[in-house]
Amino acid sequence: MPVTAIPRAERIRSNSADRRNRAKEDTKRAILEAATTLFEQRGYDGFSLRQVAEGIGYTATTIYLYFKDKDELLLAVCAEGFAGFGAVLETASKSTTDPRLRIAEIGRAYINFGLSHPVHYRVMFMQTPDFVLSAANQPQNDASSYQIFLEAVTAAMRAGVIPVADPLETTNLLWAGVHGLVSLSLSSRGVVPKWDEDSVRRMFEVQHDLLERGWGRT
Amino acid sequence: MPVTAIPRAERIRSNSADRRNRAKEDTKRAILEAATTLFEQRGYDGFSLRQVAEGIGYTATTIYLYFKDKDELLLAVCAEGFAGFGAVLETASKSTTDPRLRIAEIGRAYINFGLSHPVHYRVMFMQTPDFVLSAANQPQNDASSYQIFLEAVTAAMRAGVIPVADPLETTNLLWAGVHGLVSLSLSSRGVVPKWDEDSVRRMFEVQHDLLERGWGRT
DNA sequence: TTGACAAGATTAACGGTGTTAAGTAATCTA
DNA sequence: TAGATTACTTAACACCGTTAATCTTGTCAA
Repeated sequence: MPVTAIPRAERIRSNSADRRNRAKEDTKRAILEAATTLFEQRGYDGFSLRQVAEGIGYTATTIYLYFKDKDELLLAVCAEGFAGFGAVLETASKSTTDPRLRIAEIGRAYINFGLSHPVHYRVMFMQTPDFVLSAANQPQNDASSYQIFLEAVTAAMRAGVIPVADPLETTNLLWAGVHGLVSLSLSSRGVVPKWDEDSVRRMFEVQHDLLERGWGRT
Repeated sequence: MPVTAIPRAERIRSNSADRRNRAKEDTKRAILEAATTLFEQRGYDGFSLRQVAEGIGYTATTIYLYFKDKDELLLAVCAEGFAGFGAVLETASKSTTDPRLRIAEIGRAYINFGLSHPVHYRVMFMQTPDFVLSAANQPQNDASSYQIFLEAVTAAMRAGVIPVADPLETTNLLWAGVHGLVSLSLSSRGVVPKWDEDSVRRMFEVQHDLLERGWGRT
């Protein structure tokens, strides 16, 4: 009885199991990509399971083998877009060690992301409450981006460049500032004047400058 | 031939025409009220023509005799809510002659309206771009509330209490400030800390104070 | 090699949506 | 009283998300 006797059968079985798992992940991947494409093109409303499925030659019901329901699929799509969001904010946060400058950089990064990913941004922060909630409850998603904001604020407080106050409320205030600009721009662009990208960026600089002046100059 | 000869037939016809017109406006009114009720209770998503119709003993298709489509009905519902919005802002605007104080009062009124009419606010400023657009194109609706904002800003500039700049951009900036607070509160209340009503009001005061300090003290 | 089994995908169906077209019944006009 | 107009309904279409039952196919043990 050779030493390879036992592994033989096991290896075969394990290989085939692997192959099947890989195949399964592949189609899941395919669904996710088709969903992302459709979502980015047609937006939240024109996004249907039947169309996602048709885009990759499946039936709508097949999706239920890989995702619990429509929301979970949409959430997976957003999670991808959100990974990018967190990364962008973190990069901005690490781009400088100056606490004051860091806040400005995070704000600029936030604005940039929102303006260049309007569809994702809409669903994340504007559509239904459930999505912010679900996203926040998933690790490494929005929670982390809020965390980046929060850490920058507390660091700035420690450094004495912004007044000491409730860090959560100060973070929310900053968040509201950039979110107001981005979301109104997405809603009003083209129908209310001065909501184009350039204006928004300009307004952010003004807003940030006002805040810094309000906090007190060096 | 009495002098009333001619009016006789005309009066009957005119009366019956009047009655019909009145009846027609009544049912339109009824539809609108049923729609408003349903909309406020079930929100944007749980709002269907069939349910609106059933609520007043009609068929869904009847609604099409009074409104072009679902959007137009929803817009009419919002227009009602918006009349209140404009009125509230105008009252706030007229509550003082001090340009500086006026801006603060308008901001507070804005926050109050948003927090106490979450469903309307959502559709107006957060849901689909088309609604802000359509609403803005209707007279006496949102256009006027933006106008109130704008006039307060220009007045403040003339009075020298805020720096002279592009009035539209300055208005947008103020708008973004309050909208950021309101919309994030509506989206995040209960899932992210410090977004309850009291916190929002407190944050607005801080925000406004920061802006005033940034603009420069008297 | 064959037969059982399990997994992936499909078809059929349910109840819901907005919307259009055709039909009905009552009311007004002549 | 005959005809037109008006208010409304019924029937239908094309979607939607979702579930249950069915088919197909590849894998595994005997």
